[in-house]
Amino acid sequence: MSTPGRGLHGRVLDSLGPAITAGAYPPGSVLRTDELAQHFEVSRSVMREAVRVLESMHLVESRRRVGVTVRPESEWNVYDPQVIRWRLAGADRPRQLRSLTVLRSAIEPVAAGLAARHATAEQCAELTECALGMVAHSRGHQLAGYLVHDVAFHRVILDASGNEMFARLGDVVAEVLSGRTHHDVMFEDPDPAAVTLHVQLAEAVREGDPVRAEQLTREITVGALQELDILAP
Amino acid sequence: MSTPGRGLHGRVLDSLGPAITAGAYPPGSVLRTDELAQHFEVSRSVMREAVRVLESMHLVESRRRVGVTVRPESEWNVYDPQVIRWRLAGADRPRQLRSLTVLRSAIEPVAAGLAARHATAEQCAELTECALGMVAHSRGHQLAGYLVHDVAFHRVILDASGNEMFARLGDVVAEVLSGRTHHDVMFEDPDPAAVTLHVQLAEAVREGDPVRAEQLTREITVGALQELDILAP
DNA sequence: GTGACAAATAAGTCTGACTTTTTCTTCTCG
DNA sequence: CGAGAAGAAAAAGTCAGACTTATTTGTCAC
Repeated sequence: MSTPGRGLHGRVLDSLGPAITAGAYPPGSVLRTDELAQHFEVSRSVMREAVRVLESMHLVESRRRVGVTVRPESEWNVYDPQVIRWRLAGADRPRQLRSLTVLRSAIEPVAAGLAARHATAEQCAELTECALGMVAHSRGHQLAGYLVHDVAFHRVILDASGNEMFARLGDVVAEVLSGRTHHDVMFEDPDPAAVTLHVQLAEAVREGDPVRAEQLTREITVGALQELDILAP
Repeated sequence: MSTPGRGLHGRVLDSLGPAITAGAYPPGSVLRTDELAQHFEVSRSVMREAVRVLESMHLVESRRRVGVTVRPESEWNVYDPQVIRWRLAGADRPRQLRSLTVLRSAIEPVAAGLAARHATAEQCAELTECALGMVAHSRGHQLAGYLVHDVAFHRVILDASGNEMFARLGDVVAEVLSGRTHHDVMFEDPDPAAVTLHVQLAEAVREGDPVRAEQLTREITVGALQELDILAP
């Protein structure tokens, strides 16, 4: 799914990135490039490349005579897929999953509305196929197969919205859905109501009914929020 | 606002990044690190660091024996603030502004609803102050002053939502709002109706009325969409 | 205390040599 | 003539060392 350890600098990142995002170095901590290079047993050039990447993610800031200082969490590029992965792999994974699910609940209904307007015939067909796949795997502990179709379904919706910002959230949604299946909630078969909603959503998009598509997606995302106990009292 | 040219590699990025995002090198184009280094008159080490950053943004991919190949637009990290700036500075700025405004229209209503639940007293005060500032600068060609308060207003809403993914979109919103003021639409005083909506929204948040806050924000964002002729027929 | 000057420090830069991976070419053998 | 193996070539990757530069800190005179 991701791209682990492309080259030496990549391996350094795979180690240092998660450490920083996990809070191993509190904000304001100062690292020295040379020490890091020694610690990871790589040359300074490799270490510098890694630091540059962390810097471009706003995880650290490199200043002369000072060193490489860790930035506060509030400045991180939390939309960077790599940062998202690192954080999801860390200790406060549940908090990440909540943030991202709230994000989904804002984006997906609007995306579905747009999809109902702009989806091509081919995309409608894919959508129906995914929904059927979900139905087919909705009973009898076929969670893996269900997940595949669920992820594909939401990807198609986001793509069909015609908005590239929405489309690029496909990976995030995939991460959230698969995270939910593998680690957290969902030990048994998926909620039949959710399955039905997906089938109906495919219908609404196919029929070009934006209002219904948006409403159905809201119901789907409300379900996702409830699973994580994110709820209005 | 941004961080221009931090070091030599930064200056290379400021030149190469916009070129790539502007489509100067079509997807699949192959660049050579050495040639780039020569062209920009920097050492290979500096050039390599720049390439690493572009790689982390998924703008290019570096492979042995092949070179640095430009990735298709669909793979770029379009949420990276730097990439957003580069693209907004380019030729298809209008298209970017539309994408981002649609994104706003999805995010901000939900954020406002959450803000109505979670805003602190201090945030409520800030919000009211911003709204008053908008009113004060709403007539007599005081667009600059209006913009400052408008941006601050939306930042507070996003922050007060308590969701970090929303909060981190503050810069994007600022970019969109200031772009609209400086370059595109808005040559005269802002729409009085929009000003009123902001005042009412501050009220709704202060009174802890999520439904009204969300609805008012939808009306605000509908206005923003209409300005850019993004409309459902 | 304030301002200027000097020293220390760590990032930044450059260069050159070497390694490794991947691709292309070519040669051989069935 | 085609397939597969051996070899060559190309470009990124890695490393080590010397040097530069900006920034901070400390010191000294005023």
